[in-house]
Amino acid sequence: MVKPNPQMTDNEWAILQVVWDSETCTAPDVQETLKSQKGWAYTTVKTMMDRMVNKGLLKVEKIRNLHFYNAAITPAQAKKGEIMRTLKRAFNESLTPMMQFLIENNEFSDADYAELEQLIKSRKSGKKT
Amino acid sequence: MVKPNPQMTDNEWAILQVVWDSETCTAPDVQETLKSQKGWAYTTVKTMMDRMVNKGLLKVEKIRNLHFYNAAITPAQAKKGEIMRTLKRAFNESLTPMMQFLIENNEFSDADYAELEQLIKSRKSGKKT
DNA sequence: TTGACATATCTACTAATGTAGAGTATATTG
DNA sequence: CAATATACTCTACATTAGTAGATATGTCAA
Repeated sequence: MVKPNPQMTDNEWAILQVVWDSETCTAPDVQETLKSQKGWAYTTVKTMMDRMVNKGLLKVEKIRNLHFYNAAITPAQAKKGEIMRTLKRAFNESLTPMMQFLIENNEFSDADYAELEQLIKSRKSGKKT
Repeated sequence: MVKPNPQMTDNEWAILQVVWDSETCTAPDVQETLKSQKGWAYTTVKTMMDRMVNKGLLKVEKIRNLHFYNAAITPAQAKKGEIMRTLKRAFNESLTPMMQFLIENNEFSDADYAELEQLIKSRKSGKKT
């Protein structure tokens, strides 16, 4: 499995994150939200958001002179895209090699393992096909 | 764990892959190797490789008029960097949420699970701390 | 030594991304 | 309505990545 690949930048991720959090928001909203974290000027945010509309990452709806933005992709799609890129680049497109790498390089802590085993145990339930 | 982050492009990955495969190679070598796959002109490859030297992805050594390149990062570092990016962007910087996402979205096939369980079982051996 | 060939240097142009000022339109409110 | 605040539009400049032609230079064989 694993498919999508909207290929985006760190900044686009930051903006999408805000938009997902407050579905339907304006550029000023986003700028305000990210002000302390990013310190971007309003026009910077607006420019990026408009470019993201072109790239199909956001959708915009104009009401009077206001522009309301919504995410055009779901968080799940975006996450999948990220994982997909990593798999494609570094792990021959499949999950097992990545898991192997993580385990062999001791990236999982004991706590991680505990949770992982838990997760594996409680799967199956939602299996389709 | 998980740390490095050499942030690179798909093309840089492609080149690194070749360099890893034949440690110490020249730009013409790389161009030749990727010819069918990428169809890049020699100068394109050379330009990219030189830029990669600046970015600290490759190292170069001049002998007479020849330039020999070597990877400046290991495959493991690069892989870690990829995973790190994904975690940082989409999973709050930690592995468990990513695992959860993968499991909940049925990204693992039954075969993957089998291997995964196998891998988990055979770990412990190399655990440190 | 002189080509022919291999390799490297320089320069350049496009697209995308990062960043934002200046100016304009619109809305709000005294 | 006039002032003020708000939001949007246009334009622009820097950097990086993608791509490569033209040119120079080093090397080796005849």
